[in-house]
Amino acid sequence: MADIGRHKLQVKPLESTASLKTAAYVALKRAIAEMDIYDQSQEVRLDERQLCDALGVSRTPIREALALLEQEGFVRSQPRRGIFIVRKTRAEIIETIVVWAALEGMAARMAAERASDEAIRDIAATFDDIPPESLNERLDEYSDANVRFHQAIIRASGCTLIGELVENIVVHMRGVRKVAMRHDGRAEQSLAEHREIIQALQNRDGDRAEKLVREHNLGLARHVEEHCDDLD
Amino acid sequence: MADIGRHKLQVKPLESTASLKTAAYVALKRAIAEMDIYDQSQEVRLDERQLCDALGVSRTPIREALALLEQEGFVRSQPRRGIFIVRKTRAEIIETIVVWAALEGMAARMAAERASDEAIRDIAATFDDIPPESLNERLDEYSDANVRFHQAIIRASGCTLIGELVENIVVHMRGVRKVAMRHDGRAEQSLAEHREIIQALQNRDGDRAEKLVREHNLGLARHVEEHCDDLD
DNA sequence: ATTTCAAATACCGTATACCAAATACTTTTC
DNA sequence: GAAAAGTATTTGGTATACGGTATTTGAAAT
Repeated sequence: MADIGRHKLQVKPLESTASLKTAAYVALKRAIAEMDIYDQSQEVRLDERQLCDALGVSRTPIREALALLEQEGFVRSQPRRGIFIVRKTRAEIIETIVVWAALEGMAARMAAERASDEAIRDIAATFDDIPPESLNERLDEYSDANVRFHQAIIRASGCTLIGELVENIVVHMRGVRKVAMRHDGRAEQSLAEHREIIQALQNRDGDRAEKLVREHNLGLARHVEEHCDDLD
Repeated sequence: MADIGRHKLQVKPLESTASLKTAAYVALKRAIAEMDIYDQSQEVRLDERQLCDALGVSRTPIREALALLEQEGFVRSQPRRGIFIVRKTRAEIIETIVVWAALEGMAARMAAERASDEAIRDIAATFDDIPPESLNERLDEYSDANVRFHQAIIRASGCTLIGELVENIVVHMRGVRKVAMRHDGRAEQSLAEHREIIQALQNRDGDRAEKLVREHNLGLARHVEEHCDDLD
């Protein structure tokens, strides 16, 4: 049946249309992640019916997607007021970073104790392309390497659950990090700390790797606490 | 209008009718939490319409509640098969405990470093009612104290986000802990470890408190890994 | 008796209609 | 003219209807 005469059956790529719900979910999440919320002056309000028109679907899948996003903390629905993109308060941001530090610290410990030498090498290689002297001219590039570095540690830990949890946190913190990295000297200090972390991982020193990663992230929390009075 | 003649306006208790969605959500979550999933031999299937009849609402709020529960990992929806209560595999349980250890360890560190003496006293007082000699006769009572102890640490940390995250984990782990605690000697060892944790908190030794709490929870993970081959 | 195919049924995803509540605007009265 | 009340519009919550697909069951043929 799959082969009649010379004609091969061309299997269509299937389009992988998971469902309108998930399609709406990823579309909205992308939109929220890409918009720098903390640059906006006032709260962003989402209109259900407007989104329906924009995405060409009915309210049901939109509402399901919004419910998911609300539980993940990206939007907040006020009964008869509307649905708003949440801007975390400074206190909430700090708590989020604390959780992040705890999870990534644990991941670093596990990576030091259990990851393959190969995985450790991958982590160390993340910054090979970035010469330290041209750091401040290539902040975007460094920022990407930064993200890859942290992802590599979590991957090396072998704990996929930590990966899932941190993924959402990173999306939340995107805007915050971007602001923080521009402040003076943070990029250099960040790079130096990364070097230490790599050292600890190569030495298979779980205690030290955990401590360094934790302090590295808590440093961001402290930075936000001191320098970001404008938030909220 | 609120006071006509002798008649005072009787303000109704308001019924706290949040919404059918959330009502269905808490009802289902309660039901899931109370049923010991790991004792059941086969998977538990949920029927949407049946739930509609049982709760007396339409499919919409039920579906919204189920969507939330699915994202929290309590149920899993298979396209045309039905909705099943998830039984985590052993690997998933261990990953969950690892995350738990990371979060609660961080909470212990923060409690040691920043909590009031009052809060520390509250933590220490959790086990005052439990005489160590009658431990095994009063396992249920001890189990409750156990939960309060861990909650108290997190409360003392002042990080509400950790509290929210751990809350869900605890619900997931309810059944697992119940099984583990019955194994020989775990209750005694657990109590001894709690004493050490209290010591560290009173000494304001964040490093040690974190380490002890982490190891305490990872001990449960190791226990599950070794002794619970029956789970999946 | 077993296997295969078709029809029917069950169920999920989606759309839509309806309702209640809240806000905004207009009208009326003082 | 201002304030209050009522009405209208907006919007989210809930119910329900519809369509498509998968699963199951029954019948027929080998």
